[in-house]
Amino acid sequence: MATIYDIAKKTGISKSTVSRVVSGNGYVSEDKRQTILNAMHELNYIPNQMAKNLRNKRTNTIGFLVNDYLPLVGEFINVFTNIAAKNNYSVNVYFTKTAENEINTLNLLTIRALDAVFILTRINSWDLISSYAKFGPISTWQRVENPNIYSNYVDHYPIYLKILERLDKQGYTKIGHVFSTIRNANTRARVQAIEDFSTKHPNSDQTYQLFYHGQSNAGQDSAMKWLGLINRPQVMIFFADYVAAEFMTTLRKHHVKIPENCVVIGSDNSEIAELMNIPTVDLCFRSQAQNGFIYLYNQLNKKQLPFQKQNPKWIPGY
Amino acid sequence: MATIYDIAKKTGISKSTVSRVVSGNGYVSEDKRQTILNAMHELNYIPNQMAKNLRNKRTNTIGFLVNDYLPLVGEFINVFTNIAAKNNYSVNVYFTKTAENEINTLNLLTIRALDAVFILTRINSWDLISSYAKFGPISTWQRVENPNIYSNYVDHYPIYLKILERLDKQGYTKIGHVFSTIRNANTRARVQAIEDFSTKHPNSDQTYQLFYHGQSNAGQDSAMKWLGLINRPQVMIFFADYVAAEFMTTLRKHHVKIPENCVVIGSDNSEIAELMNIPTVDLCFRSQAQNGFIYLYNQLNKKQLPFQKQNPKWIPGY
DNA sequence: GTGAAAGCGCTAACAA
DNA sequence: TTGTTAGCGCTTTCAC
Repeated sequence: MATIYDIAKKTGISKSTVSRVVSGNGYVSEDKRQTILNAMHELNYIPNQMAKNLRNKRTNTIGFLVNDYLPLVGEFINVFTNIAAKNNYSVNVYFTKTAENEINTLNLLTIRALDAVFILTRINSWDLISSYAKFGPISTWQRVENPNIYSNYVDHYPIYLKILERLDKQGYTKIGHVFSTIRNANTRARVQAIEDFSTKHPNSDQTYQLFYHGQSNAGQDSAMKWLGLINRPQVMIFFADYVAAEFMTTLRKHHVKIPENCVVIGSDNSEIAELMNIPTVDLCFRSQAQNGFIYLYNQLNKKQLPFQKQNPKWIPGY
Repeated sequence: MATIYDIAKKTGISKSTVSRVVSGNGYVSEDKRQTILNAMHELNYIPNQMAKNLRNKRTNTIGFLVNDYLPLVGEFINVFTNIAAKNNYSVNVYFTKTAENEINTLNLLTIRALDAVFILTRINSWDLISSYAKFGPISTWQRVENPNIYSNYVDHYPIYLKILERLDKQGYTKIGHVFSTIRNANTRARVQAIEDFSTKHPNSDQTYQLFYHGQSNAGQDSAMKWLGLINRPQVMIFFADYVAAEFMTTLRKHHVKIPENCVVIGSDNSEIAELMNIPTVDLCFRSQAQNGFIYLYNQLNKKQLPFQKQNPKWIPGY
């Protein structure tokens, strides 16, 4: 493996000048540049990234933290790594199953193995996590109020209100809701939207509400519960497409017709909704992924990338 | 940021001894170890990974290459990064959309930014790719005959034959097949299985066969084709669960009952098959991901990890 | 415009 | 068991 030193020796030019042409910094006369370029070619020279990292004190690598796998995660990683690659960053993916694991991964910031970190889902408190921001920028798509963490969230309140208005116009009066944990700020926004809607529309029944922390089989569980009801909601709205998908499949197994007997609505506009033709709402996770990266990039570099606009919108299915 | 030098200065012990306790290599007397440990704690010392990398000529990072996103990719990354993390490796995910991009990513081996590479899907020829094996081990789950690339493939021939026998016993005589590209060795194995089955069972009709390269909407396309047939196959077998899922959803939109009017069978045993209750076959991608990592690990380290056993099996659905 | 030299933080061969 | 020493490959003052 040829080094900068080898090509300096071969050409009789100093290491520093060679470095200048390799890194593109500083002035080098045209003829020297050419001889160096030729030598680089001949010796098959490739700069050593580790040496650069040590010298430059940056790895051009961003950590992507998520604590568990869900179908949406893959799609998110796809968008995130793509914009990162375009801007010359690598992304390391970590599934941080435990709180301890999450901290170990955040520690990669302190040992300078990671320049920055994006958090899709987390276990530890935002307060604890934010204490790592002094070692490198941190961003997330979640709704967090913390001065040290950039949060590119989409407010679920207005969009949820719109869904309810829309269903009301279509004549649906009994709606069921399946939420993620109330610890989540957007769950609270949704609950607030329902409350406000209900005061305006006292005839509408929005009281059937389910909450799930561990999301492993929320869809199946809520389906079994729905089947057990005497007075079943006509519409069920879910906090995620894949939960809606599981719900739908379980009902179908029990010969319930979708959407005739129960309208199923997801959230995310993910691949599964498309694959199963589930009406859903685009909460812009794709641009959230991009903006999450853009913030980190802007913190790390002088050059500033512009943020993406986000317009949540309804996606009809069936 | 404290360095090894700072703690040497503080304790009056040499850098090398400090290094010994930090890295855990070599003998250090118990009392010195304690004073060093204390100083490390006081100064909040954290070893610099970049310096280690440069010194050790390894990054403990593995590249995960895939040229496009599919639902299975996320699940695969999940398994792969988990076993990697357990063994102290990070994984960088790259979506290499173009041939050029793929080569640029393989070049990360040459600049020592990556210790090894796993290839899920690829664009360039295996011959070209294998030329990078001299810079670091390469493994894949695909079926490749190349001395420089470890291939942890599962032979689709016997399992496909079994599916056909099973369907035959159940009385199905007209089967349709949707394949990936014939460039894929396992597609050829499947075709061979059909051929051999057909000679044994001349009454069975296996002639309806579709091939797709770009897999973007193979499911929808094959569904439209199926709907247009006069003499429709009773069973359709797909090369991937998500293609089966798309096929199924499209037929349902056209009021075809599944499985009454058409039995749909996937391959992979992925999340989507579970979510939609599609009968499928477990081709062990999870252990393939693990074995793919294990090979790379074993090449990179003296310590050898044992490979996982693989038993493809039928997963009933509906 | 160019080169000498120092050093990023760590490890390991060698000597003591 | 410990310390000295020589780098890993690159970048960047600083002096010429």
